[in-house]
Amino acid sequence: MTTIKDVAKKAGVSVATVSRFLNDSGYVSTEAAKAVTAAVEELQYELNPVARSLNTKKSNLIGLILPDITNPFFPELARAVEDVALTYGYTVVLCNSDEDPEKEKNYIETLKKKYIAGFIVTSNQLDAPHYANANVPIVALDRAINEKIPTVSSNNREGAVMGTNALLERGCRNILFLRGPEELNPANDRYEGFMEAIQNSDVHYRVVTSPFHFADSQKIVERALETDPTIDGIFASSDVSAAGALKAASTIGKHVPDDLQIVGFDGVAMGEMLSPGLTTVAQDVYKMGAVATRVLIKQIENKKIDQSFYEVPVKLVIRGTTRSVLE
Amino acid sequence: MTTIKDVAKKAGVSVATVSRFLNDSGYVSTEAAKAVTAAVEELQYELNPVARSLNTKKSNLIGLILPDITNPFFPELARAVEDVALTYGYTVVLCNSDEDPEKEKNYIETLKKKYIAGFIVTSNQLDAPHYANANVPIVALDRAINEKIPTVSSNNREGAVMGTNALLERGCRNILFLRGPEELNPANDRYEGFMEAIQNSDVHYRVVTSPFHFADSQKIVERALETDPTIDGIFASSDVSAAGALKAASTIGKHVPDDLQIVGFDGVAMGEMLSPGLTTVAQDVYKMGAVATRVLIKQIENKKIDQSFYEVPVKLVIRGTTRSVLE
DNA sequence: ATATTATGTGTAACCGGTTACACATCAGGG
DNA sequence: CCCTGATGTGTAACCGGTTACACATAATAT
Repeated sequence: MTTIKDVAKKAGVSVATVSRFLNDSGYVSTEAAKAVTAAVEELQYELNPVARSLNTKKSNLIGLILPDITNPFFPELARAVEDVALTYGYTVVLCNSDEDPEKEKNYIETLKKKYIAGFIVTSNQLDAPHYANANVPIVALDRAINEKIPTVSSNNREGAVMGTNALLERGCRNILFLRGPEELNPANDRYEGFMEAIQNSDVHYRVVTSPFHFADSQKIVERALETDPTIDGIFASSDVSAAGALKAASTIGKHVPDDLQIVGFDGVAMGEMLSPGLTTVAQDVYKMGAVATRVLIKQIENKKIDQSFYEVPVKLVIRGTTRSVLE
Repeated sequence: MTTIKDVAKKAGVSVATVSRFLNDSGYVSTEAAKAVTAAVEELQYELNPVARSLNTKKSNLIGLILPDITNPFFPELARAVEDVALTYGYTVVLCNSDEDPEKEKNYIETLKKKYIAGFIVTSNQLDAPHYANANVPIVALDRAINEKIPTVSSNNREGAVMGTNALLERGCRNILFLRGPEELNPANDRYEGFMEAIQNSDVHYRVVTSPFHFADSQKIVERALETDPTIDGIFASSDVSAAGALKAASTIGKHVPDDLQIVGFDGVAMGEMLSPGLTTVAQDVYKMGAVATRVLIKQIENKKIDQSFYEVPVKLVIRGTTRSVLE
């Protein structure tokens, strides 16, 4: 392996000059620059990032902390983070936290020892001391941490308004809202959006809490549908729940979208594969990941961040679980 | 930050002794050990992995190279890799290659500079020189690389036999096999398994190549179903294709499973959410990832590897796209 | 009793970079 | 012409560990 010393020798200068040239720090004469360039080329020299890290106390690692990559929401996010990171020369470390504060803490400590450049975090524990005192750039995804930590999320409230209106415009008179877990900020924002839209109408509605879990949602919806057969619209605050609702409709024998219309939230790929295709409020998950990564890198590189809250717009995707709009 | 020197001073020994004690290399007296333990405890000393890496030329990073984490097959794999890696004290770097040899090469080179401990790779380019000459432990996933590189994969052939027999036992007389891309080993193994099983029967069949892509598969199946309305069974060599087939059936107006039975391959979570639920040959993806990681770590730690080819069994999961078995 | 070997420890070189500091040269200002 | 600041470069310390080597002592072998 060729080292900076080899380069210095070949170029006839000192290692300091080589280092200065490579890092564009301090003065280097045109002559010296040329000699170093030639030597680097000839020796195929590549800087050793570990040695550099050791004294700069910096690295180009980015930690991506999320509950579970297996959850259909996260792969696309991870993909975006990795793509953007790559363009900027950063490498992504994957951390599945299972929402466990201890695990999160561990990842943070372990990676800080490696001089990690920063973290992108999806967590509910964002006010935990290991974040507040992490002393390393952090960007929160999807769920706000605290004021000091920039956050990227979808416009959940507005999305929920759009989703609700979609059902309203299509003639639903009795809407079931499947709200997500109360400890999740996005779920709460969606709930607010739903309430805002529904209360501006004269339509009957009911709210039931349901985890973002297929089989559980299915059961909950089956029960609701049996209890109240007049339900003609379901707004689920996640696609997985919506898929559960769709399945429930099919087992109960309700025809979608004729007897019952369903709107989901998330826009995961699976929605398209269902029959009928799932109408949903799609988040631009890729964009969220990309924005978060750019914001993080800005922070890392000490550039000013213009805002501390980034909202990515959502989009209503109409597919087969809803009918055409009433005139 | 407390360093090994601080510990040495506090314990009244030299840094060499501290290092020896911490690494369990060389002789250390009970007395010295005690003193060091106490000092470590008191100073909350934690070894700096970067400094260590610099002279051992080793790290505890594992690179996970896969085509695209967004592909529903991979998140669970990644999860398994990360879980096992964590238990052994390794950290996982995520690399999306898009099957691009240049990107793969880049990841390998970039990470080798960081003294990465090893790679887990899913790729078709496994015979490329950057793998053969990587000079770093590698385990191939799902697709064989070359003889020197241990491989973990599902028993694709046998799975295909199981899937085909499932259709046969349920009375199909005209089966459409959606075979995957010819450049994929697993797809070829599944094809072989299908051929083996179908040729032992007197059932009519047809083979059509279809990418592992939802919309494309849907179109291909729609066309096939229109061309030959007597098709009463489809075996798709991926769940995504099977989902496309199911959708095609629904647009064409074929009732599943009464008019048409469908079996997929993979066992991704989405299969359960479809209506009817997808009967499929499920791979134990988590297990594949876990095995691969353990094999890799064995290699890294210079332990003997007993085999160079690990096959993880598959399982037939019967759901709603198939009928009950004929007596 | 002496030769070996095992046990135990410290010094200092080394991993491959970065950077503080000292020093030299040169141009422009007063 | 001298002073000052900008330009340019090298030496050596440093980042925080590991480890070869030298050396000392205790235990065992001969």
